[in-house]
Amino acid sequence: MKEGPDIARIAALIGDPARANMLTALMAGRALTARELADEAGITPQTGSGHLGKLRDAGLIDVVQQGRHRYFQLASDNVAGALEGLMALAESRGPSRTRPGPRDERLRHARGCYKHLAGAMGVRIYDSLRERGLIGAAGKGLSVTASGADRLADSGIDLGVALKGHVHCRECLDWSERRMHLAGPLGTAILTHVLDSGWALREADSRVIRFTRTGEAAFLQAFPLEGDRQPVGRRA
Amino acid sequence: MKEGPDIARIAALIGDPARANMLTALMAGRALTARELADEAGITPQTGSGHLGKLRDAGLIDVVQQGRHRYFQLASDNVAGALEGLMALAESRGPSRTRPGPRDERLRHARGCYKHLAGAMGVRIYDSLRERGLIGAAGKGLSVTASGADRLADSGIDLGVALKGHVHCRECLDWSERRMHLAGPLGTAILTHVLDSGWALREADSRVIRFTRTGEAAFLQAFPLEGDRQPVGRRA
DNA sequence: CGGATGCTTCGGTGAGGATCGTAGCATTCC
DNA sequence: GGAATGCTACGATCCTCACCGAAGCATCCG
Repeated sequence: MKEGPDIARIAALIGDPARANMLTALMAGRALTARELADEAGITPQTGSGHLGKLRDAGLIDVVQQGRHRYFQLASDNVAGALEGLMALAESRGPSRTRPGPRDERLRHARGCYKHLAGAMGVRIYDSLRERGLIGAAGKGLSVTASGADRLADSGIDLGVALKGHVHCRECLDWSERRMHLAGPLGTAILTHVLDSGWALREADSRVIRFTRTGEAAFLQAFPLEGDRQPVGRRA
Repeated sequence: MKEGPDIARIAALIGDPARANMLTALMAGRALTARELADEAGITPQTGSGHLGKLRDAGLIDVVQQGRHRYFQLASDNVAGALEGLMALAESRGPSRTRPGPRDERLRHARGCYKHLAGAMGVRIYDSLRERGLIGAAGKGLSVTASGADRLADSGIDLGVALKGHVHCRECLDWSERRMHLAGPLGTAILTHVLDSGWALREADSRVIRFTRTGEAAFLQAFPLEGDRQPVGRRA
């Protein structure tokens, strides 16, 4: 009867409110210290330390010691994926405690999800690349196609690391869009490019990623969609 | 600090081993009685009833009263999606308690995920439809394209219900393939077609969906991929 | 070298919840 | 109608685990 992986252990770990708040905070993609995470969860550092230890033992988060600080971050895309899946479910059940406000709108538009981009803009990347055939199914997993590698490199995206492994891209369910967005090495590379180009920047203490006016225009042009009314980019 | 939906409540619900086993059993797509689910979880019917009540209150499962039996099933694709996300994570952490055996191999090949098909064959559907442009991004969500509706109808797939809503398809992270497979009304319609055509049948007490020899051939031809070596179907 | 900061370990307390036995209600079978 | 089956409600027990205070180690600063 016991088929499939041990889901209960992981879910129980995420099921504690304090730990859930910590993990949610880490979804922004930045590494945070033990104290910051404890504050985020509304508990004392002692209690927080215990929680972080359990999360680390389970392999959900990674630790980087730096001087007297210890920085924590999510361990992988899989963790982010599972959290987004739970968010999608929780969002659909009951209107939740937080009614949608202006802050919420911005979260839905663009936010960090571990190391890649999520929200409407994140989904757009995935759709655009897929629609234009720059990424496609290749054996087990999604990969950048030959023409895709050229086009992306032309756009100034550093594919060096992204093309190392066998699987260049992962998919990750987006809780606000209920659609897929791009994760994996390529997703990381693109978010890096977006930030480095000054198209957008991370907001402090939030998952919100704020696009500048010109940055958003450049982004929309770099990742065009068939459905775009105004012909910003040529179609594939 | 409290941004995003209440993830902890849901995760805590899934976090109990008994409830996790119940939900895992329901992932096969069939509706089960209270007793069957209690047996699956290894607890008494009384305890099981309590668990089922909580899952129902939270909106994770639906109940259908039929005579003196009460049949339970997953409430929506969102639930299946969240569970698969957790499975993908649990699978990647630690080799899990169950080492991959022959049964496991068959699970990875084709299995039920709520009302749609998962595993290698499930992913293939998604990739094939996407590659051939039969489904595509349309506003918020994935929709069947005009040509897609024709081609699918020609294949004998009943699109009646699937085309009712605004969003015809959903995506769902596949824990074994680490890729996306097709969920939503279209996913349901396709699995129905696969079973009705006799291409495959559900195994008892398992999520495994077993393809017949001829059924699998027909399936592969109905959902061709660019990467197919032997030209089973014409390419789009 | 003190003193301060960041984090962890240990012990004790308390609450939430999983479990089952008993009992009660609805449905089906004989 | 009476007995058996399927499920749920209630009450008591027990145990896990989150929580914090106190103490112990590391690191950085002056």
